[in-house]
Amino acid sequence: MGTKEDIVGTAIWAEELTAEELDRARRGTIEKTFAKGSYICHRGDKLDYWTGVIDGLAKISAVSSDGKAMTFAGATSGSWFGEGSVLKGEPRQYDLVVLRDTRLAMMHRATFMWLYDNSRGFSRFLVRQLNERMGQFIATIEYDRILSPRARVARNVSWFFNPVLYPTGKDAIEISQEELGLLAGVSRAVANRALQDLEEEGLLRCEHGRIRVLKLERLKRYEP
DNA sequence: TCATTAAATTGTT
DNA sequence: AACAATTTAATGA
Repeated sequence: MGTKEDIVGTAIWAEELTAEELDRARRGTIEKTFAKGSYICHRGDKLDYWTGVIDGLAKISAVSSDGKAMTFAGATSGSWFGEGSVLKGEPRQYDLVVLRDTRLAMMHRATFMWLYDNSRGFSRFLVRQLNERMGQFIATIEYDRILSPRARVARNVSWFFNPVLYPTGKDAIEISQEELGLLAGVSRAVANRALQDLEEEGLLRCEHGRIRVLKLERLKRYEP
């Protein structure tokens, strides 16, 4: 690690912080790498870090009482999550799994709380992010009732284009069909077929290792 | 810069 | 899960 990249300084929430706050954030944030398929934490663990994806792909999921696996969200480079559990200081309610080799930035809870208490810019960001997540989750409540694999794939794709949660501003996401299948809870073959159907409908375009979105609104509301 | 090779991704069964 | 086809990335002439 020769040149240290400024992980914290380039984070979305860093824009609104003062120099002093930024410095504090840097000192309280570590970097960690997770191998493909490994767990960042299990449901019930106490993970005292606020977590951001530097590079890679993670999924936030849980297993319902009847044993059905549910994915709540995917997290790509630049997205931060876990503020709910950290704020409350309570155990995680979800499993966190990385779908490919992933580098994470992890901010200590003490640092997170300090910023929350002392930085106007930081708490403003938190409110915005929590609000956005709330909206997304409400739209997701009916997710497990959606039977059509195509709809599951469509909505999983659309989630990556929330401008607040994923501020990349791009109209394409770099993700393989296999990884998307893991997110949507379908096999790669099914994901492949679903994507072809969605492309046929003109909602997106499949490229190599990436998916370009054409009709985001329709993907968000796709029904079986 | 171009050609060759390896690795990853996709499409199909 | 296995297979072939295709694209990308990496390598070196």
